[in-house]
Amino acid sequence: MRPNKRDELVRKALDVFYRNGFHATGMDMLVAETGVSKTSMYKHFRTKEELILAVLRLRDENFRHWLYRRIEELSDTPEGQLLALFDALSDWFNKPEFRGCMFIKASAEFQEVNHPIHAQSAAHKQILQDHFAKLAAAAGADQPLDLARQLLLLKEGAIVSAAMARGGGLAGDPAADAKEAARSLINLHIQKS
Amino acid sequence: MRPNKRDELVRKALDVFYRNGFHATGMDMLVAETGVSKTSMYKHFRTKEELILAVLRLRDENFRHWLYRRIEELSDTPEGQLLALFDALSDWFNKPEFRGCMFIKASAEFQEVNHPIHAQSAAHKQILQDHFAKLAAAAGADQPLDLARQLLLLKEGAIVSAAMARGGGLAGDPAADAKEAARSLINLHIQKS
DNA sequence: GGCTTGGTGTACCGATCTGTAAATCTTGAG
DNA sequence: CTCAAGATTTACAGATCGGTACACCAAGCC
Repeated sequence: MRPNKRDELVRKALDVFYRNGFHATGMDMLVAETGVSKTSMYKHFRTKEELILAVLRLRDENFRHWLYRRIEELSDTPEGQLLALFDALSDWFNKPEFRGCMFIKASAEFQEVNHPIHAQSAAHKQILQDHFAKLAAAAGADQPLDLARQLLLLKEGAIVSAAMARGGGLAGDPAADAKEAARSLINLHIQKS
Repeated sequence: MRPNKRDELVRKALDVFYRNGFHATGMDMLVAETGVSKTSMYKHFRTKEELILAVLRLRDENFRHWLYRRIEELSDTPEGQLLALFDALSDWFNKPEFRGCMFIKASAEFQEVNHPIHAQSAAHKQILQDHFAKLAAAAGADQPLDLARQLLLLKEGAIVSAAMARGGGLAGDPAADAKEAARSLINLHIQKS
């Protein structure tokens, strides 16, 4: 039961859950995909819910760190980074494995507000909001929190639209649309010197 | 097998699916909630998927007609109606039975692009986009389709955020935030005479 | 009455669900 | 080597999954 074994199980389970959904993925499928046996799986995770929570923790880390690094690569000013969020989203949407936001899907499948999976998904969004509020403040926005919330609405909307239009649906490019809207909102909220 | 019986089954199934999710709701639960027997259920709907598609058709009708009527109640100008979209959303979010957007959840649980349920969910969003593009054109927007897409990004984002923050989460009021952003975008896209 | 016809309910199918008991294998200490 | 301790496997339990075979029953026609 060395800890890296557990981490490896979480990594592989993340892929399967992300592709297949949570309720639609049985422990048997996870066991088959990870190569480990069912009893071992249940030694590492007492229940399926515990495994899902571990997967969401890993996803939160991976996604936030990827996003933060990406927007810092794309711009070195707070204002530019706020806008670069939507370029990062565009990169993500164009990856072949893109299947929407894992936290939106998790909270959609576990809707009860008090359910740990729902709560953990909401926490991820809260952390992102705090981060972008800080960026907005550093960029000199008059109402940093309002701007951050508006930009995150655009982000969630773009993710949902991109996931639905996957495979070249009729709609346009959600990341580009969101970036255009974001540019307008940022210009309105940030006084230029 | 009179047709109103089928409609009644669809209505009741809609409630259960909306509260419980699609994969998490078994036919046994639907049979128990509707009072009808399993064989009768399968006489009306050959498979669970067919029932879900019927539910989504009803939801599309109900939701769009409710939304269109509501924004026409709230304003009698195209521009005002575009903004009233977010007041209508606010009404919806504050209903106790609000559980997010059924089509977002359906497409999240049935992710394959070619899956009928996914396709039908995407079609609903497309119809809404067309409707709001017409409103934007009537309001004199310079790029009606771009404005409609941006507003719908805000709408999807607000729905997802409201569903996650249900029960008074930490975040603010998604409908109000979206309305504020929408007002800015509308003003930028519509030249005042 | 007899008899068909079509909707209904009971009881069930094989598959799959989450989770577990007991047997087996691996490994490190002496 | 022996042997204990922990990790892993096989095999399975009880429930539930989507879906169905078949008996039943009421209504209309004769």
